Amino acid sequence: MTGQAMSIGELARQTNSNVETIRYYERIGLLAKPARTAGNYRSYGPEHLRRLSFVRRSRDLGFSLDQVRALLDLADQRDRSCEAVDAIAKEHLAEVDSKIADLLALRRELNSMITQCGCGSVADCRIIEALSPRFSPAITEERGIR
Amino acid sequence: MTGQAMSIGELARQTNSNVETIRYYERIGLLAKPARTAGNYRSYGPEHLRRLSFVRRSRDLGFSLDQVRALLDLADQRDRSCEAVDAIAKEHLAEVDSKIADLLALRRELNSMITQCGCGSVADCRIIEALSPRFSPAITEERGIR
DNA sequence: TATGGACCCTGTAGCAACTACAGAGTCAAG
DNA sequence: CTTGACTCTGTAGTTGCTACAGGGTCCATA
Repeated sequence: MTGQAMSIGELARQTNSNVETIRYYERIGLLAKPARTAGNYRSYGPEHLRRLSFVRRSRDLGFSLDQVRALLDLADQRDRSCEAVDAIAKEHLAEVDSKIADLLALRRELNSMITQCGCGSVADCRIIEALSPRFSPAITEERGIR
Repeated sequence: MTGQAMSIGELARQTNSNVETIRYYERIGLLAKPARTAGNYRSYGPEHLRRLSFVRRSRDLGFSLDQVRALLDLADQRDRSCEAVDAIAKEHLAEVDSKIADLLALRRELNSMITQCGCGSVADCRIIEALSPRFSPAITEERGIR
């Protein structure tokens, strides 16, 4: 059951993460060090499960580990205003929005490259051409500094 | 046909890259080792400029270094069919499309979290709630939150 | 009791694609 | 001759893991 102590493998299964990742989170101080058994195995309780699930969910939503750290801290201060939480989420949303915009612009360029490719020889390939720098002949010849 | 020789700094300026990156590309075999001056400075010609520009443009379009390497190889085989080029570009387009889809889904989730936040106390914060795991109430209650 | 296999431990190195030094040498202007 | 901008090599850091190597532990079965 969930109330019992768990091994790291069990915790990994429950949170859909992998064992190395959990140890990594512990090493960087994102998860508290758990108790150890007589055989030096890590022993996790429900609080660890809760915390790791929070981390996983946040990661799935694309928050960086630093943002997750901040969110975890804030989640513990139950009586504070959640403005700071809101700020982190909004910051992240802005990042996501800008990535989407970048990717859409990229997609347009890629797509136009691809649709122009008649798939003849490389010499006439519109994709290679689109990637190649276009120096005017004059410049190529005469340019150069120093 | 050879313009003037350039220093690494000059090449960096012309290609809008930075000096360390150029040395890095050389180290991993993406750019050919240039000639050296008497003082052991790297000395680049127009062909390097052309090649590095191609790399930068490809990178700007989101191709991985491995993809860039493949594109460079293909670009050199002028008489081959450009099917392979097309394949790389299409593969990349598919990656971009799937990233866009992921980010849009993410955006929806983030946005719905944020719009629900009334910015009261952390205890009532919908964002924290949305990030928190939903185990059966018994557990949450029994353990409480610190 | 021995043994096999699944699990766990620590520590280190690797991935992408750079970036950031440290500590040294080079070069041209004033 | 000095100053300051530039360059050199080599190494280590970044993010967020993942993958060993070389051991130890646990437990069911023969």
